[in-house]
Amino acid sequence: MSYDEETSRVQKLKRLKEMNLDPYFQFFKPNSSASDIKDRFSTLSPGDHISSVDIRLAGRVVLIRDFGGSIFFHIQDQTGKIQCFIERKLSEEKIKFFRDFIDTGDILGVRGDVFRTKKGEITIYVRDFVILSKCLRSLPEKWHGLKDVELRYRKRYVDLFMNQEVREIFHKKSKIISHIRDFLSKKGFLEVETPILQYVPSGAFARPFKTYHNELEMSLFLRIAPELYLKKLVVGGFEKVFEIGRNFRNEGLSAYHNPEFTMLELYQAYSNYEDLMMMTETLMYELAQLVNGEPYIKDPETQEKISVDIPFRRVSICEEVAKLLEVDKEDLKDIEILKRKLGGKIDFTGKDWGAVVLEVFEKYIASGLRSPTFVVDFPVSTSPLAKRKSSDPDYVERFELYILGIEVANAFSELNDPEDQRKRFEELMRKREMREIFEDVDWDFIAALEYGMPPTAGEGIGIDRLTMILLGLNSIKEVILFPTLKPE
RNA sequence: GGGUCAGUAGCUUAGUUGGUAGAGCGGUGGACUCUUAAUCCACAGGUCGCGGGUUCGAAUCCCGCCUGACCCA
Repeated sequence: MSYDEETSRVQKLKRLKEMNLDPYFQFFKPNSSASDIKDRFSTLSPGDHISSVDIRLAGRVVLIRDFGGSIFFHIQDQTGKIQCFIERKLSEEKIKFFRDFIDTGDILGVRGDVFRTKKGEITIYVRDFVILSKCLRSLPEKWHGLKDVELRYRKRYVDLFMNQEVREIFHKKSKIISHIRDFLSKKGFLEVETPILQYVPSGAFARPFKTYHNELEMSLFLRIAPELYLKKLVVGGFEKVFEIGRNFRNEGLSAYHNPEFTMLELYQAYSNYEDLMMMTETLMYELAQLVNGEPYIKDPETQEKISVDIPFRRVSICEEVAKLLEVDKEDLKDIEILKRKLGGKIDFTGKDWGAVVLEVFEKYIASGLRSPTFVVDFPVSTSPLAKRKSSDPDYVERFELYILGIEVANAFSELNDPEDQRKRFEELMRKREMREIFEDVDWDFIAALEYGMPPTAGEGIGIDRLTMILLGLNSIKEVILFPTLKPE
């Protein structure tokens, strides 16, 4: 900001205070909004003036056009912008006061009535106004707005009041979350909250954030997933539970990764992953309909429209990988064959065949799955909390949903055999890397399973990614109000 | 972690053989009573991301760093 503009605005504030009109001590109760007024007076003809109403509207001044004897200005509130008009004919004093003290960016309360201009715009005829907050900084350009991506994220509040389409993104994100809540409550799900501070991180493979509790003199971890706690609730008798909350993963940032992100996790007893696939399809279809008005989403890379019509395609991860490597599906279990086929393309250290198959899938196949696709049949070693397939115990009943090449959901029939679960935990703890990251596992979860968990299916859906995909945006930062950035 | 690109006034930006940094919006002062990115006149506003180097001279060339975007791992 130029020094001149700053001092000019600060001077105005100082003079207001001297006149006993300190904006920070003014109060004003609006009785209307920009969109209300436009709706209510939509039938006015150009030139018509309704003076029998007492409109009170408050918001930010976003544009001023000064004609000397009259001034047009625009006020923006939560519902949009509306034009206001003040003229000398009404009061020489008021128009002078406006000219002397009002800048774009100020928060104003206006009182008056309504007319439609000769050119046809519904306008508030301002009879009085009060300054409710002074804007001491100069605003971005009125035409181009705030475009600089970094500035938009760092000064999100400016981004929000300058860019309507950004406000819309967050309105839609809120609608998406509300719809999910509705959708699940109607099905009898109970919304719950489980610990974010956990003794041991669990429920996913990810590096955790570690913190410390002073009184208890112990380390705690910010959760990487709520999974085990939610399943303990199923043991407790809540047959359908879900949680929408923040997870924290201490890993790299990318267009699809923010260190903290919002996750929906749901668990449904007496169900399996097939049931969840059907439920997920329906939910996705409804959400696209809700935010886009049609069962389509837009691919931000190609601008192509992509249908979310039911049913979604299903592919088997092992069949896809076997096809890619030109081997028989059974050969995938032979790490020597994998090594021969993949020579050099993948680092095999510390990996079993399952981990390799998963990596091949993620590296070479996943990004090509643009239309909604359920990927099924994960190797058991990659899914330590999932139930084995009865037809082939080397695989589990699990799916991931890919849309636009991005993983949106991950679900499985939950492993409820405490003995198998214990073995898989022990297997994990044998891996040095796992011990280093997780330190231990939640053995109480085994105890819970020993009390008996009904057959249950569970799913996690990344709400930020989901929003990004539904709205055709190319970065998760666009759907997180304050994305993680390094300080300037 | 590696690579590519970007950072110039409050904002949006121009700036190539290296030669005093230019505009629009916004601001200040003035004119103007129906504008729609209002218009017209005048003026002010710059550590060219930061730090080094090369050079008579650097926004521009070189090195390092910071921040961001994209790609790769």
